[in-house]
Order: sequence, then structure tokens, then C-alpha cells
Amino acid sequence: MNKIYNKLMGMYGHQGWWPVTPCYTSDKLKPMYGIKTRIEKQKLEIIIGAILTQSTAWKNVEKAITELNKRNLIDVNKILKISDNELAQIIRSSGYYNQKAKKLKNIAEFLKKYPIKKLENIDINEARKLLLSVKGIGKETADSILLYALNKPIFVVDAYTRRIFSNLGLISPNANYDEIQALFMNNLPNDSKLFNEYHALIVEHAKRYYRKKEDYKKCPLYVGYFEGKKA
DNA sequence: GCCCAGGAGCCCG
DNA sequence: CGGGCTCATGGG
Repeated sequence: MNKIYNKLMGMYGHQGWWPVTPCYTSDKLKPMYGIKTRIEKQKLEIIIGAILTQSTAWKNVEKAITELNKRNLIDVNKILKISDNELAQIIRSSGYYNQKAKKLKNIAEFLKKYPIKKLENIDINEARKLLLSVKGIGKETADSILLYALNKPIFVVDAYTRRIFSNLGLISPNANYDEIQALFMNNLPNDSKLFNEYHALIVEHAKRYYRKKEDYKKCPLYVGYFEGKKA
């Protein structure tokens, strides 16, 4: 696991996830990257983005987030105030917009009860359980929120992770979420910074080699892996 | 026109 | 517990 991480890092370098809209506060431009300097609104934007990107290309999500920002809707109370239908139209570009509008309402309601500041200070397992209780938030979205918005050390598993590592023969093609997550977390140091970069690198790598099945065999990791085995 | 995106819920065996 | 279906826009 560590070897592959180092190889990906060598190929693509620091990814600096999660991509967040820069934000002006007291005439100072907050940096786009660097989780420690993020302000509350940017953390909320990450949570919203994590929901909007479910089975959706990030490019379409960016447009929706831009529309939300234009209307100052990266705000729990405002999300609760706007009608489902209006919200759905604003996030239209992200697809599944009716479902996602409801999901945003659900998370906003949840955040009234458990504000981001509170979530940051509770135990990671407890926070995960709470997030999973929200309708529309499954394991991957919950873990993305924990890692990228709350800076908690947890490994995010997605379809790309399964594709790459089953192609390499390191997991079974139908391994479930928990198995895959355990494989990474049991073989890597418990470091949110590492988990952050690793997942981002997996996505970057998969976009290049794992969109079409016929490209899987061109994956440099695959080639390297089997060459290394031979040698 | 066809395929698939940084999934999740629900229903069904 | 796992497979199949639905949700929907936009880019290649």
C-alpha cells in the first residue's frame, strides 16, 4: 500500500484536496488549499460538494457550487429556508437534482443539531455513526466529510479504489467497502494527511487509466507490479 | 446516439 | 447480504 502511494505521489505530486472556492474574510483571501486554514463556510462547501458529487463528474458539481455561492447559499439556515424545488433548480447541473436537494436539506437540518465545530470535537466513530444516520449519506460520503471537512483520519473508498486495486490483484473485485477500507487502514499509518493525499491520487490516477476497461492494462502500476514480480 | 461520472436507497430473493 | 433498479445532467 505504501509503495503504491509513493509511486502515485511520484507520478502526480501533491493534490491538495478537497478543491474549495477561495473565500474573502476581513479583506484577506483565504487559501484554496490547506485544511488547517479553512473557515467554516469552506468546510460546509466541502460537505455540500461531497453530496453533490455522488456518481457525478466533479465538473458538473463545480457549476452547481458556483451557483450556490452566487446566491450565498453555502449557509445552513439559507438552505433550510429555500424551497426544495428552487434548490433543485440551482443545483441542476450536478444531476439527480431532486434527490440531492433533499439530501442537502437533510444535512442542513443535521448540522443545526450537530454544527461542524461540535462534530470536530467528538469521537470519529461517533461522528461517523451520526453522519450515516442522515438519509442520503452513505459510507463514502460520510468518510469524505470526516476526512476532508473535519480532518479526521479515515480512508475514503470509492469505485476507482476498487477498480485499481482489484486490477492489481490486491483485492477481490467484489470486496465490500469495509474490507477495502480495512486493508488500507491496517497497512498505513493513521494519518489524515496521508489518507487525504492517497485518495486524491487514486482519483487522479483512475481518471487517466480506469475510465475504459481496455485501458486497465495500460496502467503503469499494473505494468510495474507484474514486471516487479517477474524480476 | 451511447457511455459514464469522486453513490445511495429501496425492494426483492 | 447482494444484485438490480432509479435518480439526471453534461462531456467525451
